[in-house]
Amino acid sequence: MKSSAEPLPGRFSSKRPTNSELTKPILIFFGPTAVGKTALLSRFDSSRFSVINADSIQVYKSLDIGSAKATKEEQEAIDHYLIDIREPHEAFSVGDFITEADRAVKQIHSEGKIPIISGGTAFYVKHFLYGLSEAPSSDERVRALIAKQIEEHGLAWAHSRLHEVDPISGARIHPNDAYRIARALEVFEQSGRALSSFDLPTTRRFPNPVLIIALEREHSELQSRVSERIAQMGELGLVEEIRHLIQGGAEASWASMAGIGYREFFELAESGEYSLQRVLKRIERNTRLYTKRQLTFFRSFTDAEWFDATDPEAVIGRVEAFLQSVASSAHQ
RNA sequence: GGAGAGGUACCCAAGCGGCCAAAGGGGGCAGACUGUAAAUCUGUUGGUUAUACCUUCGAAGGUUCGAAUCCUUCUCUCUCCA
Repeated sequence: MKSSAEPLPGRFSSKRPTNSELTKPILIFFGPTAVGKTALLSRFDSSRFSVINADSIQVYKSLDIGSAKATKEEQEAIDHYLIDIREPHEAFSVGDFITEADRAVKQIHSEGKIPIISGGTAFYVKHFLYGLSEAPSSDERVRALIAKQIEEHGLAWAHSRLHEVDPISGARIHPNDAYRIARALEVFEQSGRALSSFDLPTTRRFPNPVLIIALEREHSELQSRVSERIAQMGELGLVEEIRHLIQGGAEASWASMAGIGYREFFELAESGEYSLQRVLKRIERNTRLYTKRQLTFFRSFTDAEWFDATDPEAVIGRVEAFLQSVASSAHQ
């Protein structure tokens, strides 16, 4: 667990940008599940580019099939960072992502290559770009305490308490949103300050030129690709994978086990309705709903450029043009 | 062939004379997103010239001031017995 005293990750933007930072571009590829990111990445030359995974589940070891991780071969074709960097029982947060991604970006740039941050976790991408507020990071102990209080007194009580200590968050956070109510109370508990008193940064944390490519695909086509992918998971041995994880002590409460493709096993086992067919069906549904949320979140990224995933040439062309302009403006 | 249960909006399902364009859930669509985000949460969901009107609860007819709700016939589905 990180303590709140630790310096904030990636706060190196207050200095004036150096010329070298301005010539070190960062690419971001965002796309919903199954849009075709992996296929697109295979078109990029490993001598010039490396990939940084921006997917909250693929950071975990042993979660390969359910998270639709790039295969061994795909990972060998081009360097991948931030894959398999945590054990399944460990926590991983946006803050961790920023720290790790910063390190990877630095490493890739030092090799004279260009980092491609690629993934579907919009929350990570957003905070990689803009950074986090200075609110304290989560503390397991405090979180458990708040959870216990909510269990005892009810959610309505928690929300009205939030209203007292932080009226702005109280108004902003819906009374049913247990997750956010808990976090806001947790911040108050730890810092004595309202969550809403911590400003969210609105400018980029770094001066490097960034190209944000958002990938989409015709709706029905994306849906059928999702179906296909889930069916494949069954064939590839998703059941074996989850069995190993459970034998290794995996519990539903682990962050990694909240991932689609894993949580469904726990849910259905608990309700006594388990069958592989049911699990796969539910995974498929949850994935579909997830792609919807991903797209919605990413639509709020006003500086993203949208491309159809069926046209990799267009993306490649745009990337080359972007790199060209970075290189030429550096010479001025 | 006999007995019974039932057909409700995209799906499941409640309603069983007026407060019903019809609960609830799912899905669809739209949205939010301040350190677990593949998480969590919200709105909306018959049509329109929209505080009103039109069409809708298997079909047709009937009773009633008034029907998804009662009656008759038809039709389809399911279960059990032959």
